[in-house]
Amino acid sequence: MNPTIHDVARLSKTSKSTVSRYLNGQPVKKRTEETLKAAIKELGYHPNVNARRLVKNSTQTIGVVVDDISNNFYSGILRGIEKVANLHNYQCVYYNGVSHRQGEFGFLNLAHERQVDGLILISFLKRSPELFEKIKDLSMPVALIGDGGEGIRDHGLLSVDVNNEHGIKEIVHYLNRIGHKEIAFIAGPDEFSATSQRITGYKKALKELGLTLQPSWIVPSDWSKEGGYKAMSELINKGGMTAVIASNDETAIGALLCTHELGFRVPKHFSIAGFDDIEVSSWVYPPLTTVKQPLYQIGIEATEGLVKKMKNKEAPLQGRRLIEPNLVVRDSCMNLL
Amino acid sequence: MNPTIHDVARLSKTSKSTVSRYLNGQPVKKRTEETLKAAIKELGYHPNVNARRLVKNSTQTIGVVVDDISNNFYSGILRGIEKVANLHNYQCVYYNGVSHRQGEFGFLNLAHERQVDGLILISFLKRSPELFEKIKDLSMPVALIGDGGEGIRDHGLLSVDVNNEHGIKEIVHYLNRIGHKEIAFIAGPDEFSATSQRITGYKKALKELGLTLQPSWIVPSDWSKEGGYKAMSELINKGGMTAVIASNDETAIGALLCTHELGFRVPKHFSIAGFDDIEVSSWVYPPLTTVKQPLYQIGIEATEGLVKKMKNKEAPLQGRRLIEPNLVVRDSCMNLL
DNA sequence: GTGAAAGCGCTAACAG
DNA sequence: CTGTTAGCGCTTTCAC
Repeated sequence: MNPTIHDVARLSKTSKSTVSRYLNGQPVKKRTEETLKAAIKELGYHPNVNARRLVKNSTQTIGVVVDDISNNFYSGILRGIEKVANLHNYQCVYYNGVSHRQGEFGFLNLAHERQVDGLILISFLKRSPELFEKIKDLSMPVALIGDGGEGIRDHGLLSVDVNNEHGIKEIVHYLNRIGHKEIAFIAGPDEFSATSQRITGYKKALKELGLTLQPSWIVPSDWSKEGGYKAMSELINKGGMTAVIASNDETAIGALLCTHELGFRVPKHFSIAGFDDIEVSSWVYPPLTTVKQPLYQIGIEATEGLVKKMKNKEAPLQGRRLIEPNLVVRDSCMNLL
Repeated sequence: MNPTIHDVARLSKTSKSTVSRYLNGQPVKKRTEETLKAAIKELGYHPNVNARRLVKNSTQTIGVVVDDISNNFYSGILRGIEKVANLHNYQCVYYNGVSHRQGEFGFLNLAHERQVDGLILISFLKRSPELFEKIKDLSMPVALIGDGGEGIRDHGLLSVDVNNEHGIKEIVHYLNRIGHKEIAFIAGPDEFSATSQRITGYKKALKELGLTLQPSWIVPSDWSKEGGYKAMSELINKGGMTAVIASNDETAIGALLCTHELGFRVPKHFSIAGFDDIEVSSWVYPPLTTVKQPLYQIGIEATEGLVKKMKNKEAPLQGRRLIEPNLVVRDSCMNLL
């Protein structure tokens, strides 16, 4: 059996409360402290966190729920989350959304069973109204990363995402600045909330620049390399554009491949840009011009908001924060001027 | 305040013990069961897991410690772990080894504080003797994935890894089968236990095939794309080989790039093979011939061993399991025959 | 089958 | 500053 606080008290000839106080950083007499320290060391004592959690009714833990924990894309977000969590002495437990037997809403048990004090839900898929219903019953702070549930009427949650619309606008403007006027767009799948936001950005930017919108130049795709390949070959068939923006890097890389295989060169015959700035984007040939997701910053902001809420039940701090992404210029777009 | 088991008992006019028994699947009268079910629903009751953990002195949780949770490479391993864990009704909590303030051994607190019932440590870096000392004091089952602590005398732990030696041997034999006799090798960094194992595989395979070992054809590198680039340019300077095996895919991709930039073609002028089979290996041109890490299987086996130990304190089940990787033939090696 | 009672290891008043 | 006491919410004997 493991030593308990009681054993420490006995060995050091004090009481449980004194030990507890010492453990929690409250003042004890210098002399007591030394005895305590010695006893703890001798016994190899470690507090039982389950007992503490029970009595304090708090866990100092943040539950981080992701669809797929090993999805490399989340990497930066998780780093941001851990950074802030650790700073405030919170522990993170990661919960693999999909893989659980309890189904889509299995993560709710983390909250119901009081394993965590707050929740960060990461998903770029459009969230269902049911989800918001369930969260409402939770009586526990929740922060959303990715889709914030637009279209669902005010849910009073903190939500953080990249400014998709603005990100695409930046590329369009950049392309225009280097002389492009015929710009096509490969869109993403409908299940992601970013898809419509990025399309909107594309359309608005064209309008801002006085370029005409060619509806057939917006081709839907699925954010996969294969999808990008297919979309690009369609676009090349249609012809007429000097640049194409893929709404994510993986698609852009597929488009790159297609272009090369059809005997064209990038950026000579077509300029291609992406969105996300995933690692391989700098590996491909030519290195991809893209928009860098502010992943780390997203993690930071969501967690700061959450922590504030957990510490201070008053602070509302709800609302949507959009973080600005940055244009990363590499070699896949040609200067036409 | 959240409803407790006591509230359920009162509402259903039974006792705490009966509620507890029902919750734990022990037999109760049909009639009681219905009342209970109704009361639980009405109150929105959920058991407090912290109380349960305290009294049972067990958490039904596996702690999974990784250097970097967002390292894509671990993806398959984690899937394997979750699969088996869920199957046996264990929950997983992931612990980000490095990022924690408590330092290298911070994960020990997971065990000491009884947050978990068992631990899976994932790391391909050579483990330190101190680590094994600390683990020994843990009185809790531990499984190792990756480095098993060779050279450290018997530690009685279960450890699972890929058969690195055999994996490289397979490539060498394959290359030889398609006519290669002059095969160079780009080695990995010393900190990884796989490095020496893969070098050994290379040397042994050459010997088995009666090929002469050219020491200058083993060039050290660092498992990065840039490192692979550099190593390949050295090798090309030396000249004479028809094939080069990079000891991981990232290095191989760097080598590919270098070869192309120097005006050579793969596999025409040089055949190049890798190890790991990371996602991008099939994206590059030409698609890379490599050895596929049996990641999922590694996760499965480690977790099965751990679960067995957690359920049955007797079962020793220690020892080292090496899982065989599979050769993946794509287009980066030329048939010389 | 069910209820009463004890106790898991800890914290938090409350006196002193 | 320190000890006493009373729980936190649950499981688990032990009677009945």
